[in-house]
Amino acid sequence: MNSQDVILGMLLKGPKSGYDMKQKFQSTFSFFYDASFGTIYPTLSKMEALGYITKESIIQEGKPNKNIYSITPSGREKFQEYIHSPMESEVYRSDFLMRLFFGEFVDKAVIIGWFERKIEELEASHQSLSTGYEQFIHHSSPTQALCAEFGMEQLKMSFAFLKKGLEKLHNLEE
Amino acid sequence: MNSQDVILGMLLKGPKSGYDMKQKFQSTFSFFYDASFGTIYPTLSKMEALGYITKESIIQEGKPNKNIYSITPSGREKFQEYIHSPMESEVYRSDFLMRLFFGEFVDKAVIIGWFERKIEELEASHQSLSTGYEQFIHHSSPTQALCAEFGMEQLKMSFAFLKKGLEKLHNLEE
DNA sequence: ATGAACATGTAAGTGGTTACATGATTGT
DNA sequence: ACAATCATGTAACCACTTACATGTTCAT
Repeated sequence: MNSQDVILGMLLKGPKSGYDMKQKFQSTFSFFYDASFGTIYPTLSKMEALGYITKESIIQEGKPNKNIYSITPSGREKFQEYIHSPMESEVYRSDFLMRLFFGEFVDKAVIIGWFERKIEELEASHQSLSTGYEQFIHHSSPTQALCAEFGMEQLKMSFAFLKKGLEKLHNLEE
Repeated sequence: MNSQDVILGMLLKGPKSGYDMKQKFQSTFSFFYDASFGTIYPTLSKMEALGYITKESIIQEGKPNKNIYSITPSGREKFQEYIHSPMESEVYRSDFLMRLFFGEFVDKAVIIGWFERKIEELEASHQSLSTGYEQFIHHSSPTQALCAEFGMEQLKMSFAFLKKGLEKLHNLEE
């Protein structure tokens, strides 16, 4: 799975611009994928050259032309190739857990600070996710709903862990 | 956080070879970090050149010399610099969730196959993790125990989700 | 006047992966 | 006979990030 595959998948539901895609990456896909403009635009050019997508430029005043991309039959084929290829394993890289692992080499107060900031972070993403969550669940495909449910459960689990962990830390050597 | 920082952290507990480190990466760190030999060995050479670590070659017969690395005061400083720098956000990239998101474009049987394989995968990693889990919890620092507990809870949550999701899929349009 | 949203793109750099090369020893 | 474990290292490649460049409109 790379950005090409994801872009192909997005375009199955209709034409989109690079800017539109970035927004999808930051909202819907945010908790299991991400891509920057520095990836999106060059990938789009490459995919057009390969014939997986076609570009339609929409002239705009005051803004750069908007490039709307559509998937071609060859692109659909490419997507089916991806989706039926062997599944890749998950990648999870956590600076928080790494620091926690090395926690014995820093002051307790520093660790508590990490927990507090993580809790704030999760509270913020919970806020932005729960807004529109119910609607999303009901207006999306069954598998997309499943995806969202996983995200929610992950969030809840992490939250519970952090709260419990913070308490344990406070209770240490008192 | 990059491989350098993690290697520095590992060496705080005592000297290690590149091969030793790879094993740590695959066991202890596996669920929140990983690095291949192609990363480890060049990184080690670079770190030696920078003065963060020192090498001691142990001559062996029939095998290549074993290079045991130790951390220097400059390396300890570098580690403290990392551990007190702003925390990086988590990276989670899931091919499984991405495919699930695009589930409407494949046969239901294919999706069920993905779930079944994921369940098998998690069962295998649960087996290998739970062996020695209790000992690890009791023989490690409080923060390392917390790390392991997080891994376990994540595993349990994922497992429950997959089981429930598989049932939901079977019950679809019957 | 300041920043966010809209909109695309490039260049330099980073941080990795995969595959290959070497080769003895031990277990099945 | 075959695979796994021990043990290190390199070369080619890849995907991606960050920072920069450009420029308007709208809201505060």
